[in-house]
Amino acid sequence: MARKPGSNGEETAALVREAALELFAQQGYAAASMRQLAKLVDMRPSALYHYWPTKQDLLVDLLERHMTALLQAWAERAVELSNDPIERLDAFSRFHIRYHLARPNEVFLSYMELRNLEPQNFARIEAHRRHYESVLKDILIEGARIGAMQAPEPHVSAMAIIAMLTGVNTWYRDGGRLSASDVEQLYAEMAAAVVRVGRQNKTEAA
Amino acid sequence: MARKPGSNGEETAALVREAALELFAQQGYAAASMRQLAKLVDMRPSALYHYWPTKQDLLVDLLERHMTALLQAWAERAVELSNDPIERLDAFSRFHIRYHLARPNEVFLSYMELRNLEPQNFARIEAHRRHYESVLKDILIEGARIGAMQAPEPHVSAMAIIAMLTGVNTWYRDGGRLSASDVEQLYAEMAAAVVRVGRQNKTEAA
Amino acid sequence: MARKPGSNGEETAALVREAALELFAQQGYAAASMRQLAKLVDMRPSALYHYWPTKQDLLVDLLERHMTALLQAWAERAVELSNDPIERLDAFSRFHIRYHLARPNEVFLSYMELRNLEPQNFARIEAHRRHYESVLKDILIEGARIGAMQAPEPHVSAMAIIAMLTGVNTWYRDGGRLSASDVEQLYAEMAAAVVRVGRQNKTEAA
Amino acid sequence: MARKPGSNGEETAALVREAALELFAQQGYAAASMRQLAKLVDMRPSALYHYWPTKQDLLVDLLERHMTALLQAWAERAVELSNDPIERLDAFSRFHIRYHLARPNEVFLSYMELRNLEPQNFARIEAHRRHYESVLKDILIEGARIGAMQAPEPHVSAMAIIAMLTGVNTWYRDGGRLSASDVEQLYAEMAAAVVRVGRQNKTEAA
DNA sequence: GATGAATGAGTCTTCATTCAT
DNA sequence: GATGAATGAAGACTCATTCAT
Repeated sequence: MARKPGSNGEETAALVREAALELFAQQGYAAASMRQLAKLVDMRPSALYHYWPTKQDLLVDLLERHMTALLQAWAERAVELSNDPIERLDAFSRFHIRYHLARPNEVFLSYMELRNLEPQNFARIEAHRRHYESVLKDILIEGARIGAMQAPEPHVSAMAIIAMLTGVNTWYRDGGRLSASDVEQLYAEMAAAVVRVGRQNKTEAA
Repeated sequence: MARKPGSNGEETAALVREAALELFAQQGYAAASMRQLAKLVDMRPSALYHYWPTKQDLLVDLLERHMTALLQAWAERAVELSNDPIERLDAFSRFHIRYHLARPNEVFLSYMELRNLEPQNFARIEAHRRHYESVLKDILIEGARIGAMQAPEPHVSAMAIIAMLTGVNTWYRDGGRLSASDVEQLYAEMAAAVVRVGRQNKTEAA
Repeated sequence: MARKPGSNGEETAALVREAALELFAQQGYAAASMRQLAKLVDMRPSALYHYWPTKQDLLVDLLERHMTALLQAWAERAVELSNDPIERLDAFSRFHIRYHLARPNEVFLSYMELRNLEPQNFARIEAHRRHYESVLKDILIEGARIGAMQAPEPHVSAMAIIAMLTGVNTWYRDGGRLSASDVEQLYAEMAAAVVRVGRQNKTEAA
Repeated sequence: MARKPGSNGEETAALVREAALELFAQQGYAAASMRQLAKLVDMRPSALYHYWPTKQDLLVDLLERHMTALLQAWAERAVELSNDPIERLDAFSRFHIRYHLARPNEVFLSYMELRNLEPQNFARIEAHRRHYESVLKDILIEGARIGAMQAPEPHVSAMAIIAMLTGVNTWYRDGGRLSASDVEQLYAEMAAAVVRVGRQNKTEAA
């Protein structure tokens, strides 16, 4: 009982978050238990409740942080880009692949555990996701507007491209024949192809 | 106690399967309980165990049936087709979209609940899935061989296209602005575009 | 697991109710646990939930049964009585003392655990209690009307008499110097005295 | 960490006691938690342990203070009284009603939470209670001795009168039709009636 | 085929309490 | 005096499952 010497709240919370990401991604939020999680970080289950009042709050914390960081990371990347939608699409695809390959657990959770959120929590996370989708959609709209892309239904194209890109995590494993940057290149080309952007641009933008 | 008047094994099982698909899709396999399921079909939980020895067996039954039916349905469609990979890709895309839009629960389960399968069960379902993926992959390989498609990494392209097509279920809802066949058309075009097939073929194949 | 040979639902429930009365009366509803209760009746805690969906439902069951039985018992006694309020008051006092002394646990719960009831459950039990109080109040009103009793505030007198009578359970123990029927006699006289009924009637009515 | 500016031990303790009385009276000692209590006084739970080593000690503190104050208050009132048992009974009844109506929480706890006391603590509080009961009992014995009261079993009469008087708290609420002093008058008359003291004395003593 | 009674392991969560800071 | 971090035991309740009937 009582405080562990040298213990510090924020460090402990970060450790737990990391472990929870892994655990929830592997077993699913519903199937994972607070006991298992506590064991992973060598705490007692009750100690977890110092940091998050409920299991759901922990999940929300993970998802909220992921979505915020994702949007923030894109915002930082976006400022470096011109207004050319072809360049932006290429950058978006590569960014998405890279970000996803680096954070498979976060991504997995974000796509799989939405149904386990209570309505108000769902709404918050969903809003972030729509925001992210609109980034791509706006690129496609602009691309179509200036005649550089074919996207008769930009929303559909955006959803299709995002699904395609996100799918990389279902099969890619480090150490295989293809490197992460090979994969990035391939997906960036396919994404461009979906909206009928010719291939020459890819290599420059890489 | 004793048999319900008018009850029939296979009919009851089919009813339960339908309810289980819905329930597992909505709440997730881990979060759904046999009690909830029993209540949905107005039975007592213990009665379910006459049909499936465990909850997991029920899940496996659902997934196995879905995958078998999917492969069977494709097999039936495929015999009508020529060997032209462009025609086959178009047919595959349309088939996939149609099949998915008609069976959102089955599809959802097939992609979401694999991690909840015990290893041997996982292996069986996974084998079906790879078989299905290889259908598309073989089309792309042939398309590339005869120079009609660009798929430097056919496996990657196949995974990308399947992810893209399957993604339709995350956003499509009946009664929206786009009809199911509009969507089918759009996705078939995008799938072709991924491997740089020009657009003329689409309309004929529709 | 599974059914115990020869087990029967209603018998088991009755056993549990008995044990719960004892346990809740001794420790208080809030302080008593379902584990303790299960141990008392040699069941596993989960089995209790076959009979009552929650701990609160068990409490309500106990209180509801007690109040219903109390009112029923009085109704049966009342039919034997004349309309004379003096006779009725005497009968009521004796009935109350006897009933309370015979069921100390039920009575204790009924007076102590009302605050632990959720509002709707409280309302139901409270209605019974008011009904019972009104029995006495009506006697006093009639007694005052015909000039046989002094009860300027019949409600207050009724509450006072009931509190007085019910208090017997706080000190009476079997086997002491006074028998239950001594106590009944004493309390009946005191109750009569509260509304200034002279003593002569007591002995006859005993 | 460290002391809050302007904080003062005894003041804080008094605040906590007040909140604990309210909380324990409303929810019951067993059902109330140190966390709830801490929140009520805007402290952290651990801070409470500076004042009372355990939750039980806090309860004992409350009960002990109440009983001591009650006995002390009666002692102060008693010195003003003659030896006339009729006057003393009237004064006792009025004192009891007044004291109870003014401190419903304390009174409630004193009657309800005795069972939650550990044996030695129970013994201490119980001793006070018996002392208080003996005050009334002694009055009745004296009254019977000089022929001014009828109390064949003074202990029983004392218990009955105390139960009757204490019951006022179960129904009386400020702001109703009857004022506190109406109620005091009514109860003083009923208490006298229990031991067959005639009515004339009441008004003088008011 | 189906049910009601039961189990044992487990769920999330709260509890009173402790002690380094 | 007070806090934040932690504990271990226990809380009510649910789970998949079993088996006598």
